[in-house]
Formats: sequence, structure tokens, C-alpha cells
Amino acid sequence: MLYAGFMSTAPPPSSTPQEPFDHPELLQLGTALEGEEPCLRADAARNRARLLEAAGRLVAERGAEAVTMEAVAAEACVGKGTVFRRFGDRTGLLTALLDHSEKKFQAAFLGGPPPLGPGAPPVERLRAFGCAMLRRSADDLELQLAAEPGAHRRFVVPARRVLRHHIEMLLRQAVPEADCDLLSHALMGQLDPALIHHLTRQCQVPLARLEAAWVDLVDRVTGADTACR
Amino acid sequence: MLYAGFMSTAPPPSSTPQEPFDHPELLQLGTALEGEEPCLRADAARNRARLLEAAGRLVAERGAEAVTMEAVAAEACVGKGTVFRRFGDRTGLLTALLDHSEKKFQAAFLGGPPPLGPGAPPVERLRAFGCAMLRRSADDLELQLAAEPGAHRRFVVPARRVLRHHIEMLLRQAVPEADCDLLSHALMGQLDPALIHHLTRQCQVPLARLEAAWVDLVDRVTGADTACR
DNA sequence: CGACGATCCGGACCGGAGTCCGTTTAAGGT
DNA sequence: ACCTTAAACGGACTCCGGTCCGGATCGTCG
Repeated sequence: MLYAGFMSTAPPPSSTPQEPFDHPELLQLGTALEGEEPCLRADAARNRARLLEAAGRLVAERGAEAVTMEAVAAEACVGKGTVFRRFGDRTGLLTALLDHSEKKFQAAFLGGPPPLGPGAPPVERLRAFGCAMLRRSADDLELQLAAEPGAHRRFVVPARRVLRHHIEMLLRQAVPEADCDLLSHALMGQLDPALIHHLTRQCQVPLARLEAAWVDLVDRVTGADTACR
Repeated sequence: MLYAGFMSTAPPPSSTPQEPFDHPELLQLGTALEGEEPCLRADAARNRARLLEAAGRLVAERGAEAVTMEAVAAEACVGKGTVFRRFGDRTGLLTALLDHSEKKFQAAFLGGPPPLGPGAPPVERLRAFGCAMLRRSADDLELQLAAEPGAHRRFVVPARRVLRHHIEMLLRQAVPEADCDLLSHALMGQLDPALIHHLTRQCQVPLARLEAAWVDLVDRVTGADTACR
């Protein structure tokens, strides 16, 4: 299940010495394909395989939360340091475990048959994409969650609930025929502090543009303003 | 800055003995107000204040990442256990720090003057709400981020970038006039694994409904299908 | 084949989150 | 004022993620 093909998943963590990290964090979607593998030394490759297998075994037998770096190392009969060198951190390891299904999915929407792949009109592809992703997530949900620290809590934080409820209430008034409960989540997504931070600080997007995008989103969702577009 | 009013923020963590946690994780929005405070013992209240003050000082002087439970405890001349008993965990402490501005914001959109507060038509309130939230976030971004473990990474994970880029590309074809870069984030929000987990596992929402909501969202955003609504 | 340099290995080590439990103290009843 | 008890306290302890570095291995080149 290892290596090559489409986009791999691990983050670009690592230290200054720029280890030959095994997941080339690629780019340029659409063109796809990219067989880059730094080609590990024999022992390194062997250990990498062992580690993934061990991790998979742990997940299967005792759930994702049993996947502790030490436990994986022990299960694979390997030193703890090796796990970190290979995968960067816990997230990297879990992510690598998801790599296979990830790449299958990417292949499906980048080059598979319509309506998911190219060939269908964009709106239909969008519809198909979401549904496919929803179904895919249903499977390895546990892993996906485990790979993202503090993910369970995110939707339980009272403060956030209040904000979402408010959006939901306003939506109910504006578009009573819609599934406002779920719709509100999409709007919340646009206001996520982490997103704001990413866009304003890391991507230099000016606040004004964010506001404009929000207003546009609201108008689209509620069908307001520019009436029919 | 302590206590009472609108909704407080801390999660419902704590252990089985059900400590009289200071943030009553309330409910019933719209009705607002709720002066519930378990009324801590004198020493407890004193220490709580000390801790918040100490934490605030640490944030101000050395940034949010210096807010370590031990450091806060030391700064407040209090035992480490006390910090945990009072705030549950690090997230709870940071959240409590945000409580003040949080409540001010809640007050503004629950009962303040239009267009944020009641009185304006719902669509306008929605627009105002998002803009207000964007501006508010710009301030205590650092704290908000720190309060949510692993928040920085979320938008850097390569796998997620690929998915978003795909959505963005399809959007560009479907609604070339929109700010598809930003718009794609809203759609991604609806497909967030953590959200899927929350809805399907904790809220028992059937997958079919999620799919329907997605399709509806796509149609609204692209203006497709039901044409003008 | 032997030696050399680059790469990898492993486990000791560190710091911080969260738990536990014996001790102390506030508050209310007598 | 004193006694009782529920609550709060504090710091030692565990567990885990992540770092570091001396030593073992691999692969290559002469």
C-alpha cells in the first residue's frame, strides 16, 4: 500500500536538516501523478512498512486512541525515535495510515469516470464530490478524527454552539424551506477562527475581502440581493 | 470580569463527581440571561480570580503558548491541581479567558441594536453577524487559536488542500464571477470529518440527510437547479 | 574486499497535560 | 466558641509526545 501516485498527505513538518521525508507534499492538482519517492535506505523502508503494519494492527485491535507512538514502536520492534524520524509526529503517522484510501479517492475525482471525474458539468461534479466524500468519511472516521487533535470537542464547545444557533435561527427566518440546521454549519465554516487566522495571517488576505466573501455567501445561500443570478 | 450573563463558554468536561463547574454550559438562546453561579467557596473564588489574572498576565507578557498549566499555577501562587479543578483543562482555562469578549459579542447580536441585534431583516442580520465576527476574531485570534489544539495545522494538511482546490476549481467553472477561493472554504466546512462525526454519531443525523443538505448547498451557492427561489 | 561517509537506529531524556489522594480550610449548625 | 463535613488545596506521580546524540548500518567506491 506504500508510495507514489497522486498527492500524498503528510505535512511538511520535520526539522531544519530537511530529512528526506517520505511524503513529498505536492502541488499542482489536475496534472496529477508524481512518482517521487526519496527511495529510502533498505532498513528504513523495512521499518517504515513494519511501523505502518503495526499501527494498522493497533487500530484494528484496540482502536485509534491506542495508537501511541511508543506502542507502535514496541509493536514494530523498533525504537521510538524511528517512528518520529519517519512520520514526523503522531498526526503524520495517522495520516500515512489514511494515505491509501486518500489516494484512491483522489484518483476517483481527478481522473475517474463521471460524474465524479471529468466529463460531467461542474455543478454535477460538485454534488457528486460531496456525496462521495460523505460516504468515504463514514468509513475511516475514527482515524480521521484521531489524526486531528481536539477534533471531537470542536462542535461541543458551548460558545460555538451559541453562534451556530444564532445563524440557524436567522436562516430559518430567511429560508424557511431549507435544512437550516445543517446549512448553518457551512456558514460557520466560513467564520472559523482557524480559517480566519490562516487566511489573514498566512495568506495575507485582507479583512475586507473576507467580509465581501461572507456577504456574497449569505446572499447566495438565502437567494437575496442580486435575485436570480 | 467574572461570572454570570448570557452564555458562558467552558465545555462540560470534568469527572464523574460533577464538580460545581463555574461555567454553566447553558442553552436556550434567545431568552438569554441566566445568573447561575454555583457560588464558589471564598477561597475558591479568590483563587479563580488569581488564576485568570495570572493567565492574562502570561498571555500579555509572553504570548499564549507560554500559558502552561504549571506556569499559571506558579504565577498565581497556587497548586497545579487547583487550576485543573477550576477549569478542567488547558482549553477550559483559555476559553475562560475569552469569556468576557465572548459575552459582549453575544450581547450585541442577541439584544443589541440592529442590524446586528433584533429589528433588522434576517438576511441583513446575517450579513452583519459575519462581518462583526470577522472583526472580533481579528483581535483575540491568538487566544482563540491556542484554545483549540492543532488549529494551525488544519488548513495546511496537504490532503485537505487537494480537496479544497478541487472544489475551488469546480466552483470557478460553475460561478466564475464569485470569489471561489474563499467560497470553497464554506463548502469544505460542510464536509469536515469532525462535523460528519458529530452529526452522524452524536446527533444521529442519517447520511441521506447530509447528502441532501450538501446538494442543496451546492445548488444554492451555484444558483443551479431550482433556478430562482 | 575493505574502508569510508552518509544515513539510520534506539532509547535516554525532557517538558507539559492530566490524575490522585492525603491534608487543610471554609461555612453552617449547636 | 466549637465541631463536623463537604469542599478545596497542592504537589507528587503517570503518561505521552517530541528531542537528542552516540553508536550501528547501509551502500558505494577504490
